[in-house]
Amino acid sequence: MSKPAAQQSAFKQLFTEMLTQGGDFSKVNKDLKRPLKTYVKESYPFFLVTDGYFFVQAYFTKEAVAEFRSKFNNVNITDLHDRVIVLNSWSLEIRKVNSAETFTSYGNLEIRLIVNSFKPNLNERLNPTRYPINLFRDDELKTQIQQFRWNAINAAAGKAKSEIPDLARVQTASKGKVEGIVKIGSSKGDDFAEFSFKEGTTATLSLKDIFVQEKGKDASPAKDTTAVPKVKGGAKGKGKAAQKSAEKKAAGVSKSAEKVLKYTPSKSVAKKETPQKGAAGKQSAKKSVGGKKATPAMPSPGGKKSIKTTDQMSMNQFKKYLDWHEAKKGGKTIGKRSTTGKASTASGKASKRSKK
Amino acid sequence: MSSTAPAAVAAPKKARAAKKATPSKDAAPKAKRGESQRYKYSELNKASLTSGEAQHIYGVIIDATFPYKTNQDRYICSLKIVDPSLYIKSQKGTGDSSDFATVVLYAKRFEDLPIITRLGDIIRVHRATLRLYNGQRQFNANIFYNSSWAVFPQEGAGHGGASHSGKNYSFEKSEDATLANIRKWAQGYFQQYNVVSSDLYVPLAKAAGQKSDFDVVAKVNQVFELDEYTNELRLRDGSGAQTWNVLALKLKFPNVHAGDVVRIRSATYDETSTQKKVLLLSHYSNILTVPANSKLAKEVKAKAGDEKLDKAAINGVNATVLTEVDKKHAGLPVHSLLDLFHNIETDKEIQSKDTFRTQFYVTKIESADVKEWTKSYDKKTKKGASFKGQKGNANAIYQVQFLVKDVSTQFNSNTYKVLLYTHDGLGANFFNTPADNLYTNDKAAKKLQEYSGLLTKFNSWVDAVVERRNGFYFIKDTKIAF
DNA sequence: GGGTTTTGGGG
Repeated sequence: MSKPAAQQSAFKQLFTEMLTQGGDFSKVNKDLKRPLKTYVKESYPFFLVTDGYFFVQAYFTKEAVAEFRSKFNNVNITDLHDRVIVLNSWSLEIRKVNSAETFTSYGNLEIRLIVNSFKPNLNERLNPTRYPINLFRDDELKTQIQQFRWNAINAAAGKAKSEIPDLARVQTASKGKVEGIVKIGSSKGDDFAEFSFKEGTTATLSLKDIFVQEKGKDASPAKDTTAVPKVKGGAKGKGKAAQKSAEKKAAGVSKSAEKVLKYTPSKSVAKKETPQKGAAGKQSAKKSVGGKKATPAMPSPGGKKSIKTTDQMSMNQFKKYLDWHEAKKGGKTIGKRSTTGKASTASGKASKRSKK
Repeated sequence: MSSTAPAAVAAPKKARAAKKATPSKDAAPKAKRGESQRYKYSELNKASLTSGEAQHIYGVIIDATFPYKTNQDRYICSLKIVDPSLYIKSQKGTGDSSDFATVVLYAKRFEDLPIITRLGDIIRVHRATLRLYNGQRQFNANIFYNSSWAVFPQEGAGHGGASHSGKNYSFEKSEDATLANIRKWAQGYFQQYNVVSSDLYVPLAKAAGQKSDFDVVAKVNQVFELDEYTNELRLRDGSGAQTWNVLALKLKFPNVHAGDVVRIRSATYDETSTQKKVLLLSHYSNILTVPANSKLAKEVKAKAGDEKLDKAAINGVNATVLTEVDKKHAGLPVHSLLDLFHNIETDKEIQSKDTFRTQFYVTKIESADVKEWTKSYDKKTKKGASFKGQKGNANAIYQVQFLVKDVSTQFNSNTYKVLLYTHDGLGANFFNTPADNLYTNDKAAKKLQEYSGLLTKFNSWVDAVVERRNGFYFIKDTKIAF
């Protein structure tokens, strides 16, 4: 009758299993925990990675950032948009959040992708995929989260004590009062909170802080998009433990299992040198060197608007500004940290994708 | 809630403080004093392709994107329009198909573009420039500069129901006839032609094979409230047995109703949905209602059919409504549990009513023992007695309590009592079997046991009419649909 | 222009 229908999206499969396993990452199938090769759809003010179908937010631990800084000193995390990164050590955890404020959540639950260790694949280009959409707006994932909530509510309701009003009672006038509100669970507030899963507590760096580290305090759109922390993500023992075990598991993996690629439709298996259509287009538009002077007409983004400060740029303009700025400087593939200012790369020639 | 003139075009959102409103430059062309007609409207197929002059047009809308953002300061709305001079093209072999002109409206703000909700509405554009684009006549209008638009509902007379860009809307006397004529033509056109020929959309049965986005024409069999922001539309077009799901934001598509035939401008097949069939929308996607009395709507409705409720399909994958409400309550407004149990404390409107339509799911049914769902009721003493150990079924009634919850109360820690007490006859047919001694009537007990199981499953929903009596809500005129 | 923003559940 019904076909197995394998899930093509690595994220959806992972997040779904996280839910069906009651929010316990240790119960998620080990085969799914290999390194993830992802495309960075956006790197600021939200760091969004995709698996070719969906985007989710990536949360970096300070260890992840520290390691990245030491190994890729010339690359800014917040400049990683449009690049490929490999998440070598990661885990998932569920957080109670306010979904009215966190768009990467649903039903006041967010499944976070915690990154403990990652690296950029600076010269890798992925083939075009469908336009990535928010996994938390997916019909089936929403349903899965509803089920997760339902399980908890159902359990609590089962334990709730309520009386069936007798037949005489319901025929007695009730001075305008409405009858029938039955509280379930023992939570203090009004919100239902009788969940059995253990909420994640892994501390991660806010992207804004990372941005400021890289660009300096007044670089411009230093927005703090950290999802209005209800409960500050304090580093707790449990979080560390989970983190460590995750690291251990991934430690021995040297063959860089390409989880995402496994799910890439055969026709569009990532080929290392094949430029992405869209990306190629963008590049050429930007690249078009007039061919006269050494540092000739590389049109500054923003065009006629003549932007002088970055203060009121839109994110889009800002991204272009950064790209253009880097290209003009030459060499640096991705923005260099403003603090550590040695723009090596002697050539000074108009940019090319630097080799890693 | 009245069903008078269908709101053809959603009223434009109130201008926000941010960007300056479009300069109102709809002051008519310098009309010579005494000249009665300042705008001359060109027929779509006769408008000049060479003059380069701005032209004014009227057209019947047969397709439109939702106004969408393309960059920091640009929004676009693209539409297809027809008129008596341009509506059909003969094709060898495949027969005739729709012909049309396209209109591309450019604006600085979302609010300056029209939101098209129905096929057949009329659009008027001032100061558009015509050119050939991909062999199509394309009218371009810079609303951010000096072009303007006005949209008139197909239903109705005069220009009273118009929505328009800018602040200097004008409507000349001579336009009464222009508008009336094109409306009349559209009326006949929609009744005699399909308007959107089959080359302009894809049958749902072929959706999975599409490589990129496509359009759909289908019947909305159900509008299910998935959450506070979202409706899940269930679509069928008769091309296959499947029912397709589309998530549609309530705010973006407030006028989609069950039974409607709609045209979806741009959807994609979702390869990642493995449990159910899903189509994805984009920010530029639009859902347009096809006039119910049109040839196309009638044909699609006839083909689509209804999906029958199948017990085996109550598996949690698709939210399923297990009940049906008596047709006499078709017009009864829906109220959430929040209204029924909380807002009623302060809302006079709700206080003044006692009968409501509402949807919920059941977290628990009491009594836990199905055999105790019925009692022998003594009218005099107003007491019910268990049938346990009793013979016969004297004065049997149902006395069942549902502890329920819904979308509006999904986050709180409450559950709400909704009663199925049939002592006064309310809800007597809910379970499709008369109240009886369930200690002796095994068949009925078994049936109720099955209902109990299905009602309390994840994603099982009850659509019911409830009446408030003495502060309690009682189910009535509702029954399980299988 | 048959399209891809952020307002990041109208855009």
